Amino acid sequence: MNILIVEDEKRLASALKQILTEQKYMADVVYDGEDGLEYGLSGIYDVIILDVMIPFRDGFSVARELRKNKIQTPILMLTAKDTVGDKVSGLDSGADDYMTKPFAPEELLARIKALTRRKGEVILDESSFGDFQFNASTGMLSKGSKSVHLNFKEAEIMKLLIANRDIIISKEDIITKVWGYDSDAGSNNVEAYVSFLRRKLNFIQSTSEIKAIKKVGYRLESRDD
Amino acid sequence: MNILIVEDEKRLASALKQILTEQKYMADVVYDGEDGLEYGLSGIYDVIILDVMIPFRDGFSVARELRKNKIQTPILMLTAKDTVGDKVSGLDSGADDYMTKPFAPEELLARIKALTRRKGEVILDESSFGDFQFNASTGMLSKGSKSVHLNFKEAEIMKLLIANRDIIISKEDIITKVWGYDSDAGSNNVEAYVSFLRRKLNFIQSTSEIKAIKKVGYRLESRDD
DNA sequence: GACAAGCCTTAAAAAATCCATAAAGACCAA
DNA sequence: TTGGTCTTTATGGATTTTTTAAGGCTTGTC
Repeated sequence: MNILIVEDEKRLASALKQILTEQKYMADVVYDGEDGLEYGLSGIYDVIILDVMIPFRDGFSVARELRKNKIQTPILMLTAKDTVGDKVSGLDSGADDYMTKPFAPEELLARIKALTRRKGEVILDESSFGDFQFNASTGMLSKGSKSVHLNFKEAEIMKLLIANRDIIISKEDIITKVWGYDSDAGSNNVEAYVSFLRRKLNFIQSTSEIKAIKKVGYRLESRDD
Repeated sequence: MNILIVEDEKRLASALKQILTEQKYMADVVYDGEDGLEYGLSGIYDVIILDVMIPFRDGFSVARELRKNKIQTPILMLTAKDTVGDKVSGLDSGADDYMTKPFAPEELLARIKALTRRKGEVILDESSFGDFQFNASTGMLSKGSKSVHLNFKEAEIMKLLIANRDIIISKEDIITKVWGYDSDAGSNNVEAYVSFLRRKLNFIQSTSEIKAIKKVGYRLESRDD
């Protein structure tokens, strides 16, 4: 899966690239609209992430030009928080989806997944670990007849823990993935949420546990050693 | 079911095609009036979606010419919002229905369904969920002897909720499907309608409820736990 | 044992989200 | 135009989520 990133803010661009390559996407980065258009016209990409405010040629223009040239690659448009009107212009100019900065990596990945999902394909976001199940789309954590609802951030963290199964995930990772690349959440935020999750795992009487590894991070473990 | 789309705005044309193919319709697209006429004359289509403002030969003319050649295929005419007078000309020229741009996908599908419904054919767009029934064609929501009428938007939202049964549907989704892809309706609009629906569900004494999942969306649930 | 560092839990404050309702506006038919 | 219905917008309050902060616990070191 090839993704083109058109973003002039170096810091954000490289963060994006990192998020994507971590998920095994191939990502190319260009820093202005002219290059974005040229690369996009090649037609080799599966998704184009396109910032609106970029040098030489803005994102709307790039999108329009691509569509004019019959390039149907899904476009995910990035814009600053407050420019709500951009949404309309964005979709009008041919973008398929639209995301305001700043955003959490998880959201980015979800949107890319949605854009590349074939129509009609049904996805069940149900996973199980150890002795419990977690349904990511409803946020329900359950074991047997017991179940609890996880709120948004709890669910995000649980997803990460399950996705990373028996490997250790650092607090830093959790922060950047759940709170976003430029959030100012600290390690205590993660600790608090881990605590909430433990209480809920406990409530459903799961024997699995979120283990802390000092100075390294957390790991979800099932107790069948 | 074969549908012909005659629309020169590439983006809209492909959006239309996508909406239709998602519903298992076969859709062909042509980009001007000449082609539209030629394809339409083949008589193989069950519906023709015809934009008024298209190159070479406008929609009215295409419609008239088709009718002159005894082609009875139902025609759904598309025109821009403000040209209200077109409605008359459209129906005069032989169109069967008429829709202003922009429109919500749900509306398009409803109109096509209406056009392809054979006269006298009785359709029961009746669905039930939990302890109540909803008749999508009359907009009647009922349980036992109690019933209320749902107005257009209430009905659209109810349809979505029922169609999505126990899965969560996001406000964004509801907005794009009910208000249209470039509307500027906000989450408050959805909230207001959900509130209306709850009141009506309550009025007919249904025990089903529309549950909100914070930061995620809504889900219709029947209370039989 | 005393200390420090990192982690845990909890309560409470702050913020975000959702709710119901009212009021204003738009639309349509008579 | 007027009255009625449908839709949008605004508001304050209720609820839930998220953040913050403080003190306690555990582990490792001296």
